[in-house]
Amino acid sequence: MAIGRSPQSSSQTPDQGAARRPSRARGIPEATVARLPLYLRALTALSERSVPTVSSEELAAAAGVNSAKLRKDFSYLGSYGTRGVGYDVEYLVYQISRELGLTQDWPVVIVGIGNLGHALANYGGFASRGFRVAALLDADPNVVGGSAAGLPVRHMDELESIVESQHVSIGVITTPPGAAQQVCDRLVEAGVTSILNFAPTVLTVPDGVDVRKVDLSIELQILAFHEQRKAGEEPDRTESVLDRAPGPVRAAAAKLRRAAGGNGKGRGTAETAAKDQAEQGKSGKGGDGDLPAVMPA
Amino acid sequence: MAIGRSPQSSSQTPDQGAARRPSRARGIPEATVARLPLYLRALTALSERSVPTVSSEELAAAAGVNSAKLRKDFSYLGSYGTRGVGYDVEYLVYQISRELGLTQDWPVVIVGIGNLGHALANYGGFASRGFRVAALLDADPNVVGGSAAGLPVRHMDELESIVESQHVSIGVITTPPGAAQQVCDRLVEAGVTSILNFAPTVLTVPDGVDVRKVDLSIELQILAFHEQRKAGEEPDRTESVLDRAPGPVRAAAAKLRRAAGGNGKGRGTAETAAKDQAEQGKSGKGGDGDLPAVMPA
DNA sequence: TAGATTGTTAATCGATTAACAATC
DNA sequence: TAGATTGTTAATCGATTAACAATC
Repeated sequence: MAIGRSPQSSSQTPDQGAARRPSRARGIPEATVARLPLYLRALTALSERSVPTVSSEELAAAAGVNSAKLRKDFSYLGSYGTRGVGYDVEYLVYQISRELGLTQDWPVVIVGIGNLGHALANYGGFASRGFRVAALLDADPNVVGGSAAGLPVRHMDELESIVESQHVSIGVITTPPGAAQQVCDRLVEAGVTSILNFAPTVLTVPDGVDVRKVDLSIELQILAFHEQRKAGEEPDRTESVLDRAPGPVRAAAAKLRRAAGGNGKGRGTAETAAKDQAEQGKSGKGGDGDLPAVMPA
Repeated sequence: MAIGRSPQSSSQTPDQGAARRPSRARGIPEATVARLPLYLRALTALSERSVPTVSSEELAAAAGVNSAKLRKDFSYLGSYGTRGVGYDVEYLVYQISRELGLTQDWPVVIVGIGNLGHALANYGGFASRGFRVAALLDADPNVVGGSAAGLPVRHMDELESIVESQHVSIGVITTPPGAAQQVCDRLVEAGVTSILNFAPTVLTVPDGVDVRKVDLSIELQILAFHEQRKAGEEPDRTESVLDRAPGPVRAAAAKLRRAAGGNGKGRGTAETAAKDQAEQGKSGKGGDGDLPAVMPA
């Protein structure tokens, strides 16, 4: 049975869709896995303040989620709480860390050492979570030989030997999009089985390789969508009857529009502070902060 | 009716959970909104190659999603295809751009100009999507006066005047976590209603303000979870009968473990290349690349 | 007309949530 | 014991997907 190639095993980012791989590994839902890091961060903060126990209500508030959801999430891990009392902070930190695989050492290579590669190399949240930067790699001779976060930037030629000798199983791609697939192929060939992709490209990988994607521009676009809704009902609405006309007519209309000037970009609407409290249903995301800075300010 | 404060209006990141705000704005599901940028990117790439039409099957492959899902997603926007033919690329680019609000200009401020702030300022994907960096702000006198991406770094003191005079409604926070809430408060007070948060903190905002969160460390943790599963059934399993013992006993056991050495960190398991093809269900995420590089390599 | 492909339906699946019995 | 809080159930909701009638 040949190793099939499939576009993207997993995914991430914005809301980033929802249910992916069943993650039957002991049956923990993917949505729960994605929240474990949030709980862990909140718990670590409590631990540092020497708080001994915490209730689901308190912890849920700190992590920005609903307490029923938190209890349900924890129930997949086991019965780690005490009725009438709550959860032992240290114990839960340990259990979640173990579940996430953070009680072991994960050497990571970062490929593409531009600003973002630098930012990631300096990101304190890595080391504190069991991740260790095994190497920084770049193809540009002007970058190779330099350093970031105290580590030397090495040439792409060393990729295979580093991955193999250091047993690297996680690779981070921060190259331009044109280089990403090629870098990905080399990482996979060398033995990497998990990839965090910052390049705006869909990566194709063999079965058994996980890809997660972070796309900065997508996040902003999703914000823009909601922002647009706040500022009145689409004030720059350019729609015309043509938009509902039969295909060929519409297509011609679209071409006319484009020929007439870009993609209809207009001023306006950033009438900021549209303070209408859109009664959008809330729902938490995010975690509580104990991690080192993303980067020095 | 006072403006209530609620933790995080929206969210993002890992898989980042799933259904959030109903986004009843014309009834487009949040999961669909999150995929529109992916389709847009794939379509833009086709447009640049002057491809006139595309079928749902082709476009879905390029965007890394299932074609039924894509057609369902498009059905929320309207009937923009032609049966037996497919979709007109230019027309669809226009419609999705309009739906996302990208046919207007969105001035953005970036607060916290470290490596990540620099990376974002240089991120080409912004300008090409209707986003314009109105200002770069930092609190550090050593950073203020410098420049990034050809723009001067200005002092935090100017935040309010810039937001107001330039009608900025979107703010990006790339500060250390300790400063994030304070920066967020000032942005909101000045009139910003959408925030993209890179600091590992849960931000509290009033109703009507959207927050999306990108957490680099969370992505890696989710990868580690799956990576751990690949390398055999939890090889460094430290669990003992104590883990199922009653609360107080377990708590004591946890403390013993911690006292005995960190959080149980162990070597091993990065037995890389665990080439078992875990038969995980696939599901696409990510988009096709036409965006400028995340950063220069 | 015949072939192709959309748009929609309906079934399925997974995630969220309130509520409450179990139990500390 | 009384109060508190977990862990689980069951209902609800939203997202995914295959299948196919509509229609170009």
